[in-house]
Amino acid sequence: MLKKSVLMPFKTGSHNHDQCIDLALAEAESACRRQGLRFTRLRRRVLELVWSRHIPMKAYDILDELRRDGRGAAPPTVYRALDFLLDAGLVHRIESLNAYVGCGGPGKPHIGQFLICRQCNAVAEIDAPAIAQALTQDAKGLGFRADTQTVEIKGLCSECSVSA
Amino acid sequence: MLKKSVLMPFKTGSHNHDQCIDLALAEAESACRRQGLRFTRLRRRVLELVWSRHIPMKAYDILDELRRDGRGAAPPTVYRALDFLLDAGLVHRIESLNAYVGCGGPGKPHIGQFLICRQCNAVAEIDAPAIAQALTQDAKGLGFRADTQTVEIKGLCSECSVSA
DNA sequence: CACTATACTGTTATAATATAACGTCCTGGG
DNA sequence: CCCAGGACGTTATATTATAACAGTATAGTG
Repeated sequence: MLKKSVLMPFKTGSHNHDQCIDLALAEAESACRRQGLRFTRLRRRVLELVWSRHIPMKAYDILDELRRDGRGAAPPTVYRALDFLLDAGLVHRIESLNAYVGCGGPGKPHIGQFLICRQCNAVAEIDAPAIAQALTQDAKGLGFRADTQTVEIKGLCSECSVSA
Repeated sequence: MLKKSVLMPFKTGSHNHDQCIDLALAEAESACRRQGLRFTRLRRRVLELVWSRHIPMKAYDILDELRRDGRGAAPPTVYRALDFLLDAGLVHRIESLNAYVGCGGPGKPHIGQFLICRQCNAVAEIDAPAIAQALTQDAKGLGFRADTQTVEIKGLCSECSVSA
């Protein structure tokens, strides 16, 4: 079995989160430059909001924040920015929550798997290529040509396991 | 690697679909009897509609059909029936589509994985315990206690692969 | 520098998905 | 029969997402 890597560990405890955000924004900046994409003020701000905590953010929560910024903002404002960030590989959508998280490994192509804590909502992103390949292979056995995978696991993170 | 089983194969071609539905309803009937659950007229009808084709059905499409039946029906009517069927293990929700499919193996406890054709929307359900276990195990390595998994794979089924 | 094509954003309206809250009715167990 | 709980009807509303079109900014070109 190939080793899995952890693209984004749980970060429920205290850590220098400003640093997380700064790093994510800097990586996004350079990823966009490399790909010739326009990392505008709005997109940057939306990404910053997605990264504001290590939990999935809802589109309308982001919208509320934008409005608090004093910016004229309506649903399309945030959905368009999110679509851009998704296409650019800078955020992931959590289908089972209708919410968005920052990508733990922008630039490095990967098929992420997500662990989501029911209690505190914290999310971790792992990259287990062996699992992704096994799924693709099983699908192939049925004549199915897989192109994308959604893998989301719910449960309790270690911190919440203790207190539960 | 453990062998995967196919709980519900693709059925895009012609087959005796009435038989599919009858079987599903009969299995549901007996599963409910075994568990002391009430398989009412409404719940039976909703399950029949979920099974009406081998593609995921949307809640509001089911609602439209119920209304066509002449029944007084509003969103809670269908969502309550779907919640019952989900709890009873008779249908699955496809998170990435906000839609519902009949369960291919009611009674047998399993963690399903879904293959969804982008072209024709057909769905297959497989049960690959090795994959489910590998995910649970990887999660455990991060101190995460997994309880549910959402695994949905999009791509092209064999029929659509040919014509694409 | 002006021009223009294109991408980005603002704005209004509306579609699609889902739940809250409360009342009535039905059904099974005492 | 009675009644307790579950199932269903009904109205209203919350949540999530997109369509359509107008105005603005920006990069590339001449």
